[in-house]
Parts: sequence; structure tokens; C-alpha cells
Amino acid sequence: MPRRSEKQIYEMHAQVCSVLSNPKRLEIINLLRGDEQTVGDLAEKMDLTKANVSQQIAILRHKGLLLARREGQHIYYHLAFPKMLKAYDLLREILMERLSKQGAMAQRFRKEQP
Amino acid sequence: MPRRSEKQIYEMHAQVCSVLSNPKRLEIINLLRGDEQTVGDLAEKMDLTKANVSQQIAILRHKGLLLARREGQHIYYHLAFPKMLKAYDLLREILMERLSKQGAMAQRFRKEQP
DNA sequence: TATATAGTTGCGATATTGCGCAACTATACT
DNA sequence: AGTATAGTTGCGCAATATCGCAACTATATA
Repeated sequence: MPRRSEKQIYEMHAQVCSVLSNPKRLEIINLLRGDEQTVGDLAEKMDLTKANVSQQIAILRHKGLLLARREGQHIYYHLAFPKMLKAYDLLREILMERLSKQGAMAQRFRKEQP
Repeated sequence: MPRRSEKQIYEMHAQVCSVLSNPKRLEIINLLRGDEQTVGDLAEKMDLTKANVSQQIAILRHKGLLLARREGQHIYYHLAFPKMLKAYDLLREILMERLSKQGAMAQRFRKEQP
């Protein structure tokens, strides 16, 4: 018998997904695919304010998806679980397949829908 | 040059993740892993009202993750992209690894945190 | 037509999220 | 100490999500 109930696992799983349910956080994860980066690096590449990037980073970090390394003035962030990129890529792959197969369905992913 | 901008892809990707960012919807997906099921089946297994299950199903269906098949009184639902289970399993695997390695971090996934 | 069963939808209260803005802390350098 | 650069945090408002409840639609069967 499991120490943790299934319901709790679903809850944790959902929380990980909710961290991933924001386009800016996904872009950050994608930008951290290779090297570690600073808030400033990310802010520039994403064309966002540092405050906003820092807020998103804080969420990723507090939820344990990102790790930090300080070096002087700079704080370099990197992915805590690079394996997560596999899930990221898989989902994106499904997305692209779907877009190419069923163009009409793309409508469903615009801002709103009937 | 891509027809769709990167930002749009991140946006769509985030929307898929936001569909997955609810424990009840994750449980539904997991229960649909094998056979197709009716709202009633799911409601019973999950110990929820049919109305609530139906609402979650509606979200999954409208976002294109579920497909329906009517048979008399019953509507059977099944996964539109079984491949999505790979992403589901991968994420869950990461979750379980993390729980076993760093028990303390589990705290971060409880309801609230400092 | 009437009744039962299966499922859906709208409403409303409550909770959560996103994000700009301004103020704040931390490190480095002169 | 003073200044610059890097990053963080709190606040407030608008937008969105959750979910119970009740009313609704759809199919089947007597």
C-alpha cells in the first residue's frame, strides 16, 4: 500500500503542470535547455522586464524546477531536472502533429472559443 | 521562416499544460488510459458528481484532448492522443524520483508554502 | 406520452493567476 | 561611504479557474 494517496500524487502532478501552464515559463525552460542563464540574459532574449522574468523564475525555483548558482553579481539558473525536457518536447511534438494534421483545431487554442 | 511565431507556440503549449494542471483532469486522463469510459463510470471511480466530471470532460474535449462516441444513452470518451500518456508518465516519473530523493522538497507541493 | 437514466449547462461565490509598477536587497567597484 | 548593476518583493487590479447547485437536453423504454 502506498504511503502517499493517489489523490495526493494527482495533486502534485497537477501543480507541476500548472507551473508549466504559462508561455513565459515555458520559454524560460526552453532557453535553459543548453546553458545556464541569468535573469538579465532571459529578460533580454524574451523582451521582458527583469522584474517579470524574476517573478516567473521565482515560481519555477520555489516549485523546485530550477536551481541557482551565484557568481558575484550574477545568479545563474539552470534546470533541476533536464529529463523534464523530454516531457516538454513530447508535448510540443504532439502539438505540432496536431497542428499539421488538423489545422482547424488550431482555433481551439486561440485566446477564446465558443 | 515559420508560419506561426514561437510566441504562439509557447502560448498553445501553455494551454495544453493548463488543461493538465488540474488533479481531476489528470485522473480522468489516467482512467482513460485503457478503455473508453462514460461520465458515469468516471464519476463513480473518482467519487465525484456527474456534473463535476462532465465539466472537466468538457474542458478536455473542447481543448481537443478527448474524443467522444455516442452509443444509445451512453457517451464513451477516449483519449485523442494516447501518445500524451508518454508525457504524462514521464512527468510522473520525475515526480516520483524527486519524492524519493528529496523528501523535504515534497513540502513545496503541498497546498501552500512560505 | 410519460418516466427513467445519462449527461450538459448556466449561475454565483470564492479562490487563484498574471503582471505592471515602485521600492527594496545584494554584490561589486571606486 | 557612495554609486552602479543585478535581481527580488509587495501591492493592487483585472482576468481566469473551481465547484456546488439547480435546471436543462437527449436517448431509451414502457
